Amino acid sequence: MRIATWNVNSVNARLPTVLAWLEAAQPDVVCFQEIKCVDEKFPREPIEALGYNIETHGQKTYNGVAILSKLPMSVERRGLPGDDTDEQARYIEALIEAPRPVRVGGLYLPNGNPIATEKFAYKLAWFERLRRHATDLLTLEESFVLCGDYNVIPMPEDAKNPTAWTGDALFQPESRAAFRALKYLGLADAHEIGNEPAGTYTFWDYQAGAWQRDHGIRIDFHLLSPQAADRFQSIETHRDARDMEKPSDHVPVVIDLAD
DNA sequence: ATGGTAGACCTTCTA
Repeated sequence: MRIATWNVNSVNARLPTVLAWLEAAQPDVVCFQEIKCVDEKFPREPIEALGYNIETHGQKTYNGVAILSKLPMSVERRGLPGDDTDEQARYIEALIEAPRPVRVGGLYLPNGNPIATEKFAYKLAWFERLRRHATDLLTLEESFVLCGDYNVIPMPEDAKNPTAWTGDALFQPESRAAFRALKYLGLADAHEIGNEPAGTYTFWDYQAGAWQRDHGIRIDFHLLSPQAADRFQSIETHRDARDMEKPSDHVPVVIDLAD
Protein backbone atom coordinates (compact mmCIF):
# COMPACT_ATOMS: atom_id res chain seq x y z
CA MET A 1 0.00 0.00 0.00
CA ARG A 2 1.44 3.30 -1.14
CA ILE A 3 0.64 6.17 1.26
CA ALA A 4 1.51 9.77 0.46
CA THR A 5 1.39 13.05 2.35
CA TRP A 6 1.46 16.45 0.67
CA ASN A 7 0.81 19.97 1.90
CA VAL A 8 -0.65 21.34 -1.34
CA ASN A 9 -1.12 24.98 -0.23
CA SER A 10 -4.62 25.31 -1.74
CA VAL A 11 -5.96 22.31 -3.66
CA ASN A 12 -7.87 24.55 -6.06
CA ALA A 13 -4.94 26.81 -6.93
CA ARG A 14 -2.85 23.67 -7.36
CA LEU A 15 -5.34 21.46 -9.21
CA PRO A 16 -3.47 20.84 -12.51
CA THR A 17 -0.28 20.12 -10.59
CA VAL A 18 -2.10 17.83 -8.15
CA LEU A 19 -3.78 15.84 -10.94
CA ALA A 20 -0.51 15.45 -12.86
CA TRP A 21 1.28 14.25 -9.75
CA LEU A 22 -1.46 11.77 -8.77
CA GLU A 23 -1.39 10.24 -12.25
CA ALA A 24 2.39 9.91 -12.23
CA ALA A 25 2.91 8.72 -8.65
CA GLN A 26 -0.15 6.43 -8.40
CA PRO A 27 -0.46 6.47 -4.60
CA ASP A 28 -3.19 4.29 -3.05
CA VAL A 29 -3.78 6.73 -0.20
CA VAL A 30 -3.04 10.46 -0.05
CA CYS A 31 -3.25 12.90 2.85
CA PHE A 32 -3.53 16.53 1.78
CA GLN A 33 -2.93 19.47 4.08
CA GLU A 34 -3.83 23.14 3.59
CA ILE A 35 -6.57 22.45 1.09
CA LYS A 36 -7.73 25.99 2.01
CA CYS A 37 -11.37 25.45 1.14
CA VAL A 38 -14.64 24.30 2.64
CA ASP A 39 -15.84 20.77 1.85
CA GLU A 40 -18.23 22.03 -0.86
CA LYS A 41 -15.38 23.70 -2.76
CA PHE A 42 -13.13 20.64 -2.88
CA PRO A 43 -12.55 19.62 -6.53
CA ARG A 44 -14.07 16.16 -6.12
CA GLU A 45 -14.96 15.29 -9.71
CA PRO A 46 -11.51 15.43 -11.39
CA ILE A 47 -9.94 13.52 -8.49
CA GLU A 48 -12.71 10.93 -8.36
CA ALA A 49 -12.14 10.47 -12.09
CA LEU A 50 -8.66 9.21 -11.22
CA GLY A 51 -10.23 6.48 -9.09
CA TYR A 52 -10.15 8.00 -5.61
CA ASN A 53 -12.64 8.00 -2.80
CA ILE A 54 -12.45 11.35 -1.00
CA GLU A 55 -13.04 12.44 2.59
CA THR A 56 -12.51 16.06 3.57
CA HIS A 57 -12.33 18.15 6.70
CA GLY A 58 -12.33 21.60 5.18
CA GLN A 59 -12.30 25.17 6.43
CA LYS A 60 -12.71 28.55 4.77
CA THR A 61 -9.46 30.29 3.73
CA TYR A 62 -7.08 28.46 6.08
CA ASN A 63 -5.99 24.94 6.98
CA GLY A 64 -8.20 22.05 5.83
CA VAL A 65 -7.19 18.40 5.39
CA ALA A 66 -8.37 15.53 3.17
CA ILE A 67 -7.78 11.83 2.61
CA LEU A 68 -7.98 10.21 -0.82
CA SER A 69 -8.05 6.43 -1.19
CA LYS A 70 -8.32 4.07 -4.13
CA LEU A 71 -9.35 1.41 -1.63
CA PRO A 72 -12.62 1.63 0.31
CA MET A 73 -12.28 3.64 3.51
CA SER A 74 -14.33 4.75 6.47
CA VAL A 75 -13.72 8.02 8.32
CA GLU A 76 -12.92 7.50 11.97
CA ARG A 77 -12.72 11.14 12.99
CA ARG A 78 -12.62 14.69 11.75
CA GLY A 79 -10.69 16.86 14.18
CA LEU A 80 -8.26 15.87 16.92
CA PRO A 81 -9.77 14.89 20.27
CA GLY A 82 -8.99 16.80 23.45
CA ASP A 83 -10.42 20.28 22.84
CA ASP A 84 -14.04 20.76 21.75
CA THR A 85 -13.47 24.50 21.32
CA ASP A 86 -10.78 24.02 18.64
CA GLU A 87 -12.30 25.19 15.35
CA GLN A 88 -9.27 24.73 13.11
CA ALA A 89 -9.50 21.87 10.59
CA ARG A 90 -6.19 20.11 11.03
CA TYR A 91 -6.85 16.38 11.47
CA ILE A 92 -8.71 13.61 9.68
CA GLU A 93 -8.42 9.87 10.26
CA ALA A 94 -9.70 6.95 8.21
CA LEU A 95 -9.54 3.17 8.17
CA ILE A 96 -8.33 1.93 4.81
CA GLU A 97 -10.03 -1.35 4.02
CA ALA A 98 -7.71 -4.05 2.73
CA PRO A 99 -6.89 -7.66 3.63
CA ARG A 100 -4.45 -6.08 6.06
CA PRO A 101 -6.10 -2.75 6.90
CA VAL A 102 -4.21 0.43 7.75
CA ARG A 103 -5.46 3.32 9.85
CA VAL A 104 -4.25 6.62 8.41
CA GLY A 105 -4.28 9.94 10.25
CA GLY A 106 -3.57 13.04 8.18
CA LEU A 107 -2.47 16.06 10.19
CA TYR A 108 -1.55 19.70 9.75
CA LEU A 109 0.20 20.72 12.92
CA PRO A 110 0.00 24.43 13.83
CA ASN A 111 2.91 26.57 12.66
CA GLY A 112 3.17 28.40 15.99
CA ASN A 113 4.79 31.64 14.89
CA PRO A 114 5.42 34.14 16.36
CA ILE A 115 6.72 32.29 19.42
CA ALA A 116 5.83 35.00 21.97
CA THR A 117 2.10 34.65 21.24
CA GLU A 118 -0.83 32.36 21.93
CA LYS A 119 -0.11 30.74 18.57
CA PHE A 120 2.93 29.01 20.00
CA ALA A 121 0.97 27.83 23.04
CA TYR A 122 -1.69 26.47 20.68
CA LYS A 123 0.99 24.58 18.75
CA LEU A 124 2.35 22.93 21.90
CA ALA A 125 -1.15 22.11 23.17
CA TRP A 126 -2.02 20.56 19.80
CA PHE A 127 1.17 18.50 19.92
CA GLU A 128 0.18 17.20 23.36
CA ARG A 129 -3.31 16.31 22.13
CA LEU A 130 -1.70 14.40 19.25
CA ARG A 131 0.58 12.57 21.68
CA ARG A 132 -2.40 11.53 23.77
CA HIS A 133 -4.32 10.39 20.73
CA ALA A 134 -1.33 8.36 19.53
CA THR A 135 -1.13 6.76 22.98
CA ASP A 136 -4.75 5.64 22.59
CA LEU A 137 -4.14 4.34 19.06
CA LEU A 138 -1.16 2.29 20.22
CA THR A 139 -3.39 0.31 22.58
CA LEU A 140 -5.21 -1.03 19.50
CA GLU A 141 -2.00 -2.82 18.41
CA GLU A 142 -2.77 -2.31 14.72
CA SER A 143 -1.03 -0.86 11.68
CA PHE A 144 -1.38 2.92 11.66
CA VAL A 145 0.35 5.82 10.01
CA LEU A 146 0.29 9.42 11.27
CA CYS A 147 1.46 11.54 8.38
CA GLY A 148 1.41 15.18 7.42
CA ASP A 149 2.97 18.57 7.92
CA TYR A 150 4.34 18.42 11.47
CA ASN A 151 5.75 21.97 11.33
CA VAL A 152 8.79 20.93 13.34
CA ILE A 153 12.47 20.58 12.46
CA PRO A 154 13.44 17.62 14.67
CA MET A 155 17.22 17.86 14.35
CA PRO A 156 19.77 20.36 13.01
CA GLU A 157 20.47 18.03 10.09
CA ASP A 158 16.84 18.45 9.04
CA ALA A 159 17.66 22.01 7.93
CA LYS A 160 20.16 23.31 5.40
CA ASN A 161 20.89 26.30 7.65
CA PRO A 162 19.74 25.43 11.16
CA THR A 163 20.94 28.75 12.60
CA ALA A 164 18.47 30.57 10.35
CA TRP A 165 15.66 28.89 12.32
CA THR A 166 16.77 29.57 15.91
CA GLY A 167 14.00 32.13 16.53
CA ASP A 168 11.34 30.16 14.68
CA ALA A 169 8.57 28.10 16.27
CA LEU A 170 9.54 25.12 14.08
CA PHE A 171 12.94 24.80 15.76
CA GLN A 172 12.22 25.75 19.36
CA PRO A 173 13.41 23.29 22.02
CA GLU A 174 9.79 22.97 23.20
CA SER A 175 8.60 22.04 19.70
CA ARG A 176 11.39 19.53 19.24
CA ALA A 177 10.73 18.04 22.69
CA ALA A 178 7.04 17.69 21.86
CA PHE A 179 7.91 15.83 18.68
CA ARG A 180 10.28 13.53 20.56
CA ALA A 181 7.61 12.85 23.20
CA LEU A 182 5.31 11.69 20.39
CA LYS A 183 7.89 9.66 18.51
CA TYR A 184 9.32 8.01 21.61
CA LEU A 185 5.96 6.49 22.45
CA GLY A 186 7.31 3.86 20.11
CA LEU A 187 6.68 5.19 16.61
CA ALA A 188 9.07 4.92 13.69
CA ASP A 189 9.92 7.85 11.41
CA ALA A 190 9.88 6.39 7.88
CA HIS A 191 12.70 8.76 6.94
CA GLU A 192 14.93 7.01 9.47
CA ILE A 193 14.02 3.39 8.89
CA GLY A 194 14.19 4.05 5.14
CA ASN A 195 17.72 5.45 5.53
CA GLU A 196 17.04 8.61 3.57
CA PRO A 197 20.17 10.76 3.39
CA ALA A 198 20.69 14.01 5.27
CA GLY A 199 19.60 16.90 3.09
CA THR A 200 16.30 15.23 2.17
CA TYR A 201 14.07 18.27 2.65
CA THR A 202 10.32 18.59 2.14
CA PHE A 203 9.76 22.38 2.29
CA TRP A 204 11.42 25.41 0.74
CA ASP A 205 9.99 28.88 1.36
CA TYR A 206 8.71 30.80 -1.66
CA GLN A 207 10.75 33.79 -0.52
CA ALA A 208 14.36 34.84 -0.91
CA GLY A 209 15.24 32.16 -3.46
CA ALA A 210 15.07 29.39 -0.87
CA TRP A 211 14.50 26.68 -3.49
CA GLN A 212 17.24 27.89 -5.81
CA ARG A 213 19.67 27.93 -2.85
CA ASP A 214 18.32 24.61 -1.48
CA HIS A 215 17.51 26.43 1.75
CA GLY A 216 15.15 23.60 2.76
CA ILE A 217 13.83 21.87 5.86
CA ARG A 218 12.33 18.45 6.55
CA ILE A 219 8.97 18.95 8.25
CA ASP A 220 6.64 16.44 6.52
CA PHE A 221 6.78 12.96 8.01
CA HIS A 222 5.20 9.53 8.26
CA LEU A 223 5.24 8.15 11.79
CA LEU A 224 4.46 4.42 11.88
CA SER A 225 3.08 2.16 14.60
CA PRO A 226 5.21 -0.92 15.33
CA GLN A 227 2.83 -3.05 13.26
CA ALA A 228 3.11 -0.64 10.31
CA ALA A 229 6.89 -0.39 10.70
CA ASP A 230 7.06 -4.18 10.32
CA ARG A 231 5.42 -3.72 6.91
CA PHE A 232 7.63 -0.81 5.81
CA GLN A 233 9.28 -1.26 2.42
CA SER A 234 10.43 2.09 1.06
CA ILE A 235 10.19 5.88 1.14
CA GLU A 236 10.46 8.47 -1.63
CA THR A 237 10.57 12.24 -1.23
CA HIS A 238 9.38 13.80 -4.49
CA ARG A 239 11.78 16.72 -4.67
CA ASP A 240 11.04 17.15 -8.39
CA ALA A 241 7.56 18.43 -7.51
CA ARG A 242 9.12 21.68 -6.28
CA ASP A 243 10.11 22.39 -9.90
CA MET A 244 6.63 21.89 -11.35
CA GLU A 245 4.49 24.73 -12.68
CA LYS A 246 3.02 26.75 -9.79
CA PRO A 247 4.55 24.44 -7.16
CA SER A 248 3.47 24.08 -3.57
CA ASP A 249 6.15 25.13 -1.11
CA HIS A 250 6.04 21.51 0.18
CA VAL A 251 6.77 18.34 -1.82
CA PRO A 252 5.03 14.96 -1.51
CA VAL A 253 6.51 12.17 0.60
CA VAL A 254 5.47 8.62 -0.28
CA ILE A 255 5.93 5.34 1.57
CA ASP A 256 5.19 1.74 0.61
CA LEU A 257 3.90 -0.79 3.13
CA ALA A 258 3.66 -4.50 2.41
CA ASP A 259 0.09 -5.47 1.57
C1' DA B 1 18.00 46.02 8.79
C1' DT B 2 14.08 42.82 8.30
C1' DG B 3 13.41 41.91 2.91
C1' DG B 4 11.58 38.38 -0.22
C1' DT B 5 6.48 35.18 -2.37
C1' DA B 6 2.05 32.87 -2.44
C1' DG B 7 -3.02 32.15 -1.49
C1' DA B 8 -7.55 33.51 0.06
C1' DC B 9 -10.23 37.36 -0.38
C1' DC B 10 -11.22 42.31 0.29
C1' DT B 11 -7.30 44.48 3.48
C1' DT B 12 -5.02 41.89 6.06
C1' DC B 13 -3.85 37.29 7.82
C1' DT B 14 -1.27 33.18 7.51
C1' DA B 15 2.64 30.78 6.28
